[in-house]
Amino acid sequence: MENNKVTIHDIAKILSIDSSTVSRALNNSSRVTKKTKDKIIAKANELGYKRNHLASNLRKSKTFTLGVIVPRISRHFFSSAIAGIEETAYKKGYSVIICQSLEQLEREKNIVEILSANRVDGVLMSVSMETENYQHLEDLKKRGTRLVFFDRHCDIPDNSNVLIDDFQAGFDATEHLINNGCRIISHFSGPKNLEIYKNRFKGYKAALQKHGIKLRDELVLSSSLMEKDGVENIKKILSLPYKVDGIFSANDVAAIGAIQYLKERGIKVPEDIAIVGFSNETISSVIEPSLTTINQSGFEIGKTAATLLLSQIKENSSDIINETIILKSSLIERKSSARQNN
Amino acid sequence: MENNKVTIHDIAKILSIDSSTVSRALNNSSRVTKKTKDKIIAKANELGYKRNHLASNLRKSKTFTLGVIVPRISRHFFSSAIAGIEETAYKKGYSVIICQSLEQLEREKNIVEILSANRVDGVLMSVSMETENYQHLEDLKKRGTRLVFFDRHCDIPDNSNVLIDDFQAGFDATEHLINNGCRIISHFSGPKNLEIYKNRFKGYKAALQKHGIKLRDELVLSSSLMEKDGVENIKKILSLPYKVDGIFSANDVAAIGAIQYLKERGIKVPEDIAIVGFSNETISSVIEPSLTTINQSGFEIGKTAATLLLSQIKENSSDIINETIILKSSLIERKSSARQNN
DNA sequence: CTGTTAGCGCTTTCAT
DNA sequence: ATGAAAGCGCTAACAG
Repeated sequence: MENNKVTIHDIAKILSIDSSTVSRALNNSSRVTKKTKDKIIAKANELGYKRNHLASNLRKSKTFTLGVIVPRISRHFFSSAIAGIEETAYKKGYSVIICQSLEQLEREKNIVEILSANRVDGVLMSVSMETENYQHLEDLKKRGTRLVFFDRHCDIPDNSNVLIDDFQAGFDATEHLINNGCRIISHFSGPKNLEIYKNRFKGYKAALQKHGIKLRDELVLSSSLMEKDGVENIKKILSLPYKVDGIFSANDVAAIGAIQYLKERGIKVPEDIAIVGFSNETISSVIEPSLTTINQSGFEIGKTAATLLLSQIKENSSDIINETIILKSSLIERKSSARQNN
Repeated sequence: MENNKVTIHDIAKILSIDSSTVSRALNNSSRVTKKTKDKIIAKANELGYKRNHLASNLRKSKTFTLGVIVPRISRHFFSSAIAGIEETAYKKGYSVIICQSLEQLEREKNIVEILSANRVDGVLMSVSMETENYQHLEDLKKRGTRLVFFDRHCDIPDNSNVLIDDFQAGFDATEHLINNGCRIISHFSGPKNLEIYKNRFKGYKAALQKHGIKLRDELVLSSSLMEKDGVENIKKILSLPYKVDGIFSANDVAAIGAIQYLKERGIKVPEDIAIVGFSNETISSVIEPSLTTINQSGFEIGKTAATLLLSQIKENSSDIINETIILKSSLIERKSSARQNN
């Protein structure tokens, strides 16, 4: 019906008043009589008026939109994080533009440009696996866009971050295995240049050291976050001349690949080999109810990151704000998670 | 450094030319000398000029943005669909704004308004569980916004849809169970007013009928798509005075809940009770490698839906286009999926 | 090929 | 409390 073309000028003309008054009324300004305000609102509804945010945003140079960059939307951790971000943003009247870098630096750079050109009020991101140079992110900040990293951050100063305590998580996971009798413990890591994997590895090392277990380099296997990497890793582990009795997987995808491979061969987790891996609410208990996992709630991280970003946007002080929030991840021990034999 | 404030006028002033020429050059118009074009582009880069899409969009009344509305981002099917949408949109130079209705009609209505106010060029959506009245969607279309439903659609004429063949999927799943010796087959359905669940149920009924099996009402259990519903359902099934030997679950969440419950009690799938459920690439094989599933690729649906929407946007003919694409879902039979005993 | 002019629809001083 | 006027930054006729 109404072809979306109704403007404040149309309303103004019909009512023989000025468009600025209409604008004020529609923004519920106190400087308009209740009477005219009612009249204007009634007419606006009648005509099916819808404010054009584009025009409004241009004028105010504010978009009430946040950009979100993740490596891959369909990975459960990130989709949970996005859900948390969306809910938080929605409550505050913000929309979110979602982009995925697909782990490619070039795409990430391009996305940053697009978001910047769209004048988003802030950006939340988890860097791609390839990101080692941060120039595009520095530029974004210089242009005045607020930037908050979550989960995968950059090791550069003056950033705002929402992270989990990766060192502690790695330490706890490894120590859990040790406490359950494991002595030869492998570590499935992630892309080497990502801070989170560096820190989880450090936690692993520290736990081994604390318990006087020597680190064996051949037990530390990296991955590019594909299930097939997990399969390759577990194959390597099984082919060793000695028996590995525990695995700490720093990423869920590799753990899934490995567990599948083991299941297919009738090798039992955790009886034959114990695995503690990063995981999340939904999947962890489903993959293997007996599995002990390090839980990181994507939703919680997303929510926290969005809250932090929105608070920084609100403050609107032009000086660089940097604040890092570290969330504790918790080791969820499931029944019969202790190894039975050995 | 550059405070994001550089406009085409700044460039024009410095170069002593008109801003319209700058605009043309930056849009790579053929009506500008290569020489001046180069000069302009060089200066633009030097100053760190970034086009303001807001202004450009306002002028062109086109945003190169798609709105996406899903019930819940973190559900794997939807996050895969979003990934497919994002990739397709990105390739064509479109951005996507993601919103979740959280299965609430009120939220859905509000989101439609927001997207409309942001002048998105088109909307892709899967309706919420509560959506029985479609006025807000009719309005959106009337205002000239292209609308494509994917997966969860509305049973109203003149819509564009990308769906899976729900009837066939329900039929195949049920027949698979029958062919594997099941005679007493339960059906876990979803919210009753959603078309997809109606159609899957029809498929179930048809398969039973074809094989001369009587439909028992008490074996048909609906759900609100929560894992706990799956648990409740399986409890009911187990408490029946006779033995149910197969379950066709029309939604993955209920199936997951049920499988977890069974696993905890040492009841084996599919040996003790066979389950065929909707699922997706990643999860299906992980939950239970022996499980046969009906696979619906969210990514594929998202991609197809986005392609359809973008083609409709491009055509730009003002008359209502409606086209329905039905994707086949495939029954993935995994090893040892046939029931062993009974 | 380039400049002039006129907005897109809204908000916001500044008057009155 | 309302109106007049200017302009956010860009694009698109229309001239020349």
